[in-house]
Amino acid sequence: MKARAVSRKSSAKDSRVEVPPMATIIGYKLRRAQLFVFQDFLESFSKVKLRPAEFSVLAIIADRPGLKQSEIAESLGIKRANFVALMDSLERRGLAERRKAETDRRSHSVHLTPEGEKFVKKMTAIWAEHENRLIERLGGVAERDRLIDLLDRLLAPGE
Amino acid sequence: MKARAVSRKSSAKDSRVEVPPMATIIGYKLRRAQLFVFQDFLESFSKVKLRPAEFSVLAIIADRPGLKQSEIAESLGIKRANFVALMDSLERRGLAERRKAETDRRSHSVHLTPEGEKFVKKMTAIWAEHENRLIERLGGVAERDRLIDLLDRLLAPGE
DNA sequence: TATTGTTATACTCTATAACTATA
DNA sequence: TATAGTTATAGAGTATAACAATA
Repeated sequence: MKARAVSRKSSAKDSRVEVPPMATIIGYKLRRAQLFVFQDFLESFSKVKLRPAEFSVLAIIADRPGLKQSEIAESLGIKRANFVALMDSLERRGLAERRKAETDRRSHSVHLTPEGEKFVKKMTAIWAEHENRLIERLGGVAERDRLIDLLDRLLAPGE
Repeated sequence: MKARAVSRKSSAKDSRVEVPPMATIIGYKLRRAQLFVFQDFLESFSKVKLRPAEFSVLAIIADRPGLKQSEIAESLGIKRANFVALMDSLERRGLAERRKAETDRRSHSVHLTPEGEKFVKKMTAIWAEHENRLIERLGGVAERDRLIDLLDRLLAPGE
């Protein structure tokens, strides 16, 4: 693709320096949208005191119990050093637990506690309300799918 | 709209707790995409040592010279207290300057220096390369426009 | 020798309260 | 009394280096 995707037409109105309008800058709009969505998430989950990172960890554990700490951290793009405090917090709240892996006793496999399973059900219900609110703003599930598809194009080839 | 946008069909494969797949969660995908884009931005601008927030401030000043500090901060979603260090840095580098406003001497109107104008031209060229790289990933300008439109729907009604 | 989890640490971003100078 | 800019500070989030236990 050789065509100039970003044009620099002059408005010919004054002597100002030509700059891209913030409203059309991908990174800027992405950041603003992400902050908005996280804000809605935080308000939705304030009653159960759950942050986005904690939500994602619980969701992974629920879906694939037994994964090692470092596997969960890497799949979420979290440094394993920073994962420790996150995991400590979930364990202190009695939602998840570390178990020494039998095959490789250096590593910890991570599981939900029974209380954690109950919590995940409640959490999933709260999330559904939050997500449906976003889907409504987008104009429906089809638009949500289009958005996810476009974001995946940015992220591809690697997750 | 009353239809359930987020379904909870069971996979009927095992006894795991039902959770949303991370790959389809709007907030999660938004965050990953934003981090990726900022990463590309930081690499593109590493040679001129410019961060996304600094870029956005310079772009605003270039487009609308004379705005007050607090007006710029608010339009970018930055707290005015946090804007001070940002502005200090641009001023120390000789790219922008504060001028005591004549009408209201509490406020500072912000302008580019001559060197700042030269810098903005260079910065805009680097940005265009970066942005074109993203547009190519998305599949063209039309896809970029669709993405911006969807992100605006999330952000609407307020910016 | 390499890897997993861990600690310690530093740097950026963000949020709040309180000060100053002007209005 | 209220507002613009400022300072100080505290909390997240994130990045790196180094250590102990285990492989």
